[in-house]
Parts: sequence; C-alpha cells; structure tokens
Amino acid sequence: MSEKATVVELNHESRLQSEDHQSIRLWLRLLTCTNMIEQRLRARLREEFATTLPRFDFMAQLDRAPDGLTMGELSQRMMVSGGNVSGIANQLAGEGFIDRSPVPDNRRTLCVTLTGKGRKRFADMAAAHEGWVVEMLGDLSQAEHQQIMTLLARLKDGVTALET
Amino acid sequence: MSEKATVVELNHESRLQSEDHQSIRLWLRLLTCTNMIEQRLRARLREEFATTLPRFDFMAQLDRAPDGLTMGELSQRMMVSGGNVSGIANQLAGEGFIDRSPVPDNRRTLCVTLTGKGRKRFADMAAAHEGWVVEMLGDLSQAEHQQIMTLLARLKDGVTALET
DNA sequence: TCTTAATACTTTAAACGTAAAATATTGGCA
DNA sequence: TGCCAATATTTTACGTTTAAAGTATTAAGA
Repeated sequence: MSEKATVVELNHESRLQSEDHQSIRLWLRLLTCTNMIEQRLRARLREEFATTLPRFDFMAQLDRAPDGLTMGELSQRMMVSGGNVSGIANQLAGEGFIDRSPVPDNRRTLCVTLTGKGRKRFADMAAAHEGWVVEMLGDLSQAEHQQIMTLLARLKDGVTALET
Repeated sequence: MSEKATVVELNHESRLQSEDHQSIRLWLRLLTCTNMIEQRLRARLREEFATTLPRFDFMAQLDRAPDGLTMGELSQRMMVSGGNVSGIANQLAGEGFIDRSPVPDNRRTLCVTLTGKGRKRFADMAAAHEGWVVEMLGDLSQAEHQQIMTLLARLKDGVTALET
C-alpha cells in the first residue's frame, strides 16, 4: 500500500531490511540485474524472432559445437533438466532447426546438430542478440568489465566449491 | 559430442565463441552465477520448508511492508507478471499465511498482508535462507563485496536508463 | 451525463521446468 | 555367459510463468 512521494525503483531489493546481511544485499542485487536483462531479452526475442530464451540458448550451444552435442551435454550446459531439453528439442526438430542422429557406437545417445536452416536462423538471432546485450552492458568501461568478470568468477568458484 | 580429457565446467558460458563480444561474456557469467545460486536456494527451500522461491519472495516483500502491499506492487517488486502473483497469493491465502482485504476507496485493489502465522513462518525461513546465502557468498572479502555491489549498481543503472 | 480510456486484478492457454518413473543400452564382474 | 548396476534418454504428472484476453472499477473529457 505504501504511498511514495519520490520515485524509487521497485524490485527484489525492495524487500531489504536495514539490518540485513551484506550477502543478502549482494544476492538480491545480482538477482535484480539478471532478471532485468533476461526480461528484456525475452521480450525482444519474442517480438522480433517469435522465439524464446531457452530455444535461443539451445541453438547457441549447438552453434558453438559444430560436431553436435548429446542431449545430456545440452542439459548440463543449459543448466536445466533432461526432460526439459527433450521437449525443446522436439519443438526445434519440428521446425526443422535441428537434427537428431543416432551415434554408431552407443545406441543410447543422440547427437544433436543444427541444420543449415537452423544455423542460418541462429546467425540472424545472434547478431541481434549481441546488439541488445551490448546496448545494455556497453556503457561499462573496459576496466569495469574486467573487474566485474573477475569478481563474478570468484563468486562462482565460491559457490561451486560448496559441492552440494 | 565433444570429448574432453580435462574436466571443465559446463554451463551457459560453454556457448561462448572466441570472437564473442565482451558484453556477451559478462552477461553469460552473470546468468550462470544467478542460476547456480537460485537452484541451490530452490532445492533447500523445497527440502527444508516444502516451499518455493517465489513464495518465499512473496512473503519477504510483505514482511518488509507491515502495512501491506497491493497485488500490483507485489508484481512490480517481485518482477513477475500479475497473473503469477494471483496464483501465488491463492496458495498462500489457502495455507493461511496471508490475508487479502479490500481497500475502501478503491474497489479494484486488494491489500495483502502477512497473517501472524505467516509472519512467524517467514521468520524461520528467513533465518535459514540468510545462512545459505552467506554460505555461498561469504568467502568474498568485505572489499570484494563492496566492489561488486558498486559495479552491479552501475550495470543496473545502465540497463534501467534504456527506458524500454 | 455518457462515453471512452486507464487501472487493478483474474483467468486462460501455451511454453517452461522439475522430479520421478519408465525404457533401452552398455559395462563390469562373478 | 548371465546378472546387475550405471548411463542416456524419454515419458509422465504436476507446478510455474508468461502474454494476452477478460472482468470490474475508476477517472476524465465532451
């Protein structure tokens, strides 16, 4: 109900209490930044390419790996469950953007690759996507870029090290 | 299909090309960090409190605002759609954690508050939650904390300024 | 007043996401 | 060889999330 005379940004950090721990503040700021960027990218992909972020991510992983990836590798790299990857793969295969071919020496695995059509489609989207991201992050200086990359790497290692 | 002799982390950054723009690298690292933390928090909330991150977030926003919030304010602060907030509110109301009361001078709006039960429940969860976050982020030094907060603030402002 | 637009919220349909069970295949080992 | 555990994937059931459409209420202008 809060009535505000001044304009303040409302987001995850709105829930902060004055006595909250510094780590909570950092976590909420991280979450806010990621959400903001994610939402803009999602909207743009929908408006301009009629697709979604997970589908774009799927194709990006494949574009990076010309020899193809297994479903399991895709699941790991996209950080989502295997079942989820199956569903997205069905869509993209239905639209003719990917191929799933059996692997001779292991009949459990499938090798997923971009089709020519998929590769072309992804190239268009990737160019636009890069522009959007640069637009959002581009006004950080070279030095700031470097600093934040380093700090996030530290953060990532700290979380990874927890081993659960 | 990539076969690796060495162990590498596989995540969003796996999709990077050597020629990719620095901003893309930063975005993917941000995404990876946030996802890692989010997944751990989600799992813990499920295991130890049988709840979800959005529900926890919903209650956190209310705990921060003793006079209550409207559905719209909750939507804004949680950075999710209005429909989503409606669904979560139905659940929490069903479990007796929140109240929704009409506002006299505007019959379109609802004022949402934590019940006593909800406030107590949230206190328990918040204490555990803070411990988890500190565990994940706590090994950053005071100085690093400060640096990354400042840099993320810059990043956030840059994105916000785009006005779309 | 009457109409129209804006606001606040809910509902709906489709995509996303997970966990767990099911299926199929492989590898190891007695 | 035969059995059993591990691996790779799909299926199933269910919950989450979004965008868009729908409902109700309020505000504002002719």
